[in-house]
Amino acid sequence: MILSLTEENYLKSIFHLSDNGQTAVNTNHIANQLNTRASSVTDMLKKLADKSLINYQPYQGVTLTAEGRKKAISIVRRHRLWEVFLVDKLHFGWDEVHDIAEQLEHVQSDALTDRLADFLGNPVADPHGDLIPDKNGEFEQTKFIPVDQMSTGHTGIISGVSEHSVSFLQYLQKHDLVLGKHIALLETTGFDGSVTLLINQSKELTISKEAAKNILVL
Amino acid sequence: MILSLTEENYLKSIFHLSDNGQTAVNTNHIANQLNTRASSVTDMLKKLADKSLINYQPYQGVTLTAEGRKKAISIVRRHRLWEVFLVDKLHFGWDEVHDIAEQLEHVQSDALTDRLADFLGNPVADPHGDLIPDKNGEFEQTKFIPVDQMSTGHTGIISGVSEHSVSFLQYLQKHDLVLGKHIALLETTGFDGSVTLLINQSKELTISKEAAKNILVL
DNA sequence: CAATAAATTTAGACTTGTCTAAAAATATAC
DNA sequence: GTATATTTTTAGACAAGTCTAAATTTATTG
Ligand SMILES: [Mn+2]
Ligand SMILES: [Mn+2]
Ligand SMILES: [Mn+2]
Ligand SMILES: [Mn+2]
Repeated sequence: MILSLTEENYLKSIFHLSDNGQTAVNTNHIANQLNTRASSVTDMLKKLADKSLINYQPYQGVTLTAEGRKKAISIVRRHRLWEVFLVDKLHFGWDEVHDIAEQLEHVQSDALTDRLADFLGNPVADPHGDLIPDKNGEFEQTKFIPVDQMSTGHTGIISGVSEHSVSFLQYLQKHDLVLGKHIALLETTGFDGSVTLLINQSKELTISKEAAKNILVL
Repeated sequence: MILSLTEENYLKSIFHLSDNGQTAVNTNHIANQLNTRASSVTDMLKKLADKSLINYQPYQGVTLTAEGRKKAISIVRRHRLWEVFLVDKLHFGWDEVHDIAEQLEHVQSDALTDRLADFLGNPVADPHGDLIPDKNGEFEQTKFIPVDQMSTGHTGIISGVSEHSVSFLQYLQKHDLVLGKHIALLETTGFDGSVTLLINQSKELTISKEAAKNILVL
């Protein structure tokens, strides 16, 4: 079944808001994420339910069906593959690629997606450390730890971010907190939760708890 | 001004049907090309005229304005660059790329287009020999000759096709009549206009006048 | 558990792009 | 040059997706 661009965006939104399809998602959350109104969401939920892509009981929120989840994952796969392309091949910055990938993700061609993945070397993560599902929709199993949950003295490799705003990405870039960097947690301030890091065994930097929470290490 | 996917397709259609924007285009021609109805076309022509993208006088056909032509050319540029990407980088066949490029051409980002062009080495022609306008909308000046207009004994390099159907492209592929091949015209049959070619100084092949008309040499 | 608050759905309208059928304009033919 | 055929436009309707405002359901709270 072929989906409209709008239907694809709703499915992707539900997928992300439900933490990969586990929990039920509210109408208002979807409206908020898609910058639309609750009434518009209700209308679309009915359509998606008619197509058996979501489980929808009025007033009870929605979950994805197996079919809906499959569709959502394939959109996520396309989005992240294109982000890799934009950064690795076209040399865009990691803060510049999301909006373009939002458009590219809607190009519907399995042959294109698969060849693109091959061309990029079948990457398992995008430029922000987000995992790229494989052709069968499977994510590699990993356990990222947010920096604010690291213990003093422990070390890790920056492997992802859980906040994707342009301003946050530019902030990280400026302080050299990019994917692949080695960090050691020197100290956590009890007062405000800010943490002091040693980056690549050389540079010290103190960041807020808020920032630490959104940097993921392995 | 940002255009909808549909508006982009109408502009592109008018551009192609008017031989790059020179002559006036009829309502019915557009309807035919876009697989829609004349009445739908009339509606859209009014909208495009309101936006100063076309010159439209009821019953008199349309031409592109300078602005409309600029938009159309930028869509053509994106289409052909993506076709190069699909063939050169993702190894699709020249008969497989058009439909995917029809989708990719609508991704709107000048930065993307320019970086893609750089990545591909700023090609001047797509996999079918169609010229790719540069960033400023200029086409390289060339004078293709259709094979049916070559004189006996003359030679040329296959540089383009003027018919893009999948079946014709596959026919050419099968007989090794692809871009870059050297051909010599051995003989033209007066009877039906079919021509006998020598391909790459080695293989002889007779093709119909219809086929010859759609193969372009330099 | 009754009263209020919050979330969700319904009702009705609007935009974009499309269609069929009918009317109007233009082109062609005798 | 009038009749006929073709092309184009108008009129009215429809589907997708959205919105505001009102009604309804669920949640909270004293
Ligand atoms: Mn993204
Ligand atoms: Mn990403
Ligand atoms: Mn093409
Ligand atoms: Mn082409």
